[in-house]
Amino acid sequence: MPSATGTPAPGRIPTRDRILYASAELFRRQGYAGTGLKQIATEARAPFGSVYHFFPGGKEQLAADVLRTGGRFFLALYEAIAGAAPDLPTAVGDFFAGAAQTLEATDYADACPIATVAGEIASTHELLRQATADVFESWLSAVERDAVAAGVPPERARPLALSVLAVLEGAFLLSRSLRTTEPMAACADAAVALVRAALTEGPTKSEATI
Amino acid sequence: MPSATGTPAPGRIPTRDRILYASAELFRRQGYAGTGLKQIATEARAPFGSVYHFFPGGKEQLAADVLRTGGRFFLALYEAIAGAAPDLPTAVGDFFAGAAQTLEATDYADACPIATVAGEIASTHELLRQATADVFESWLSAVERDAVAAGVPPERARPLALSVLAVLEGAFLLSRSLRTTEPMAACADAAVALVRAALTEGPTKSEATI
DNA sequence: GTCTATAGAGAGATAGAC
DNA sequence: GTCTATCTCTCTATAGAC
Repeated sequence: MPSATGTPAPGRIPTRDRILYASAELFRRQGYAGTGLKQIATEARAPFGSVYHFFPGGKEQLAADVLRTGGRFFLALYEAIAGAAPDLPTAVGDFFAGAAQTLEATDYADACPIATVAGEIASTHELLRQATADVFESWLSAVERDAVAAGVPPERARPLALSVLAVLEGAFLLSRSLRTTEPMAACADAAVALVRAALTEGPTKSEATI
Repeated sequence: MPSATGTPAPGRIPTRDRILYASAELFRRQGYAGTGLKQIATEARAPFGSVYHFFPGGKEQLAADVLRTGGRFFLALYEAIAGAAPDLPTAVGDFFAGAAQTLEATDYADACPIATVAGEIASTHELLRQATADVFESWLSAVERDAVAAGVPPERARPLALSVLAVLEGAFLLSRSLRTTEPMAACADAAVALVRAALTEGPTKSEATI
């Protein structure tokens, strides 16, 4: 997960990537409308013109790329945690624990990479809404796949994935608003309980490893 | 719940209330930064100057009033549904069902009255962040109170309230992004299951009525 | 209280020198 | 590819006539 220390200095990382990184950080903290392209260029230590050089489609194209990039990053983070965990409940619990740590470490700024923008543009920017939907679906597929592999009945896997992701998103929002990890902690237990319930109600395989 | 038909015409409703109502509708759909005061005045059929007449503190004060008003409205909605339901699981299920209906009826525009703004301003506008925190706490208190009354062990009531609210908020976000009520339906079942689990693990009273 | 006009700042976007 | 200057538009906020 990205730290709160800011965007790397130029020279080491290509300009386009610095712009993407700075945009990701600003968009998820301040939202889409609340973040200006000039602020992005400044934060990325890039000349303003480079934004339109690398993203000719302007702010909307930049945001779409940011959403999909952030989505892949978060998915990889989940895969890494799930791959290291002995079973699905542990994986889910570990992911929530990591989320709580990141929230505290970034003063409740870095939560879900796409949620803030997703809520803001869902009814106004169809292109961006579609980007957030694609990202959410990619996450849901991963969890659903792991749930089935862990023994959750296939027809229960998607509702479970939807519920676990929803709890996570809600926990992010509440934790940021209340400025406590209390919601994240309570929701971690709830998410694990939901997974366990889905596993015990109909596990077909004995291998509890994902 | 407000319909999608728009703000009432002037003459019947005081200007200040029309501004509040129009602001609530626009803020929760487009966010705080994405909504302009001119758009609000137009939508409220009020002269632009009236916005500053009734809200001398400008956009931020207006938004704070909108958040608290919307919070009271949503709380009253919950109280009404909970009061009419025979028990807590039914109340929670009914509330989620109503949320799904409203989402469909408003083309996935009207969800939580404060969530969109809450995510956007949590790290940038402390006054508004505090307003959203107060509103969330008022909702949590209500659910916690009903949970204890229904027989949930007191120490488990707040985690339960946090989890149920988080599932609801996450379901709102996912449903708006995916443009389906599928997340809301799956989360309704999950929320009811969480309530049931909390009730069966330690009910002290036999009266399952809230 | 209602309404209009406008100031001043900042936005997104573009042109063009280097 | 980098960087600056600037265009046009919209925003919040204010002043002041009525």
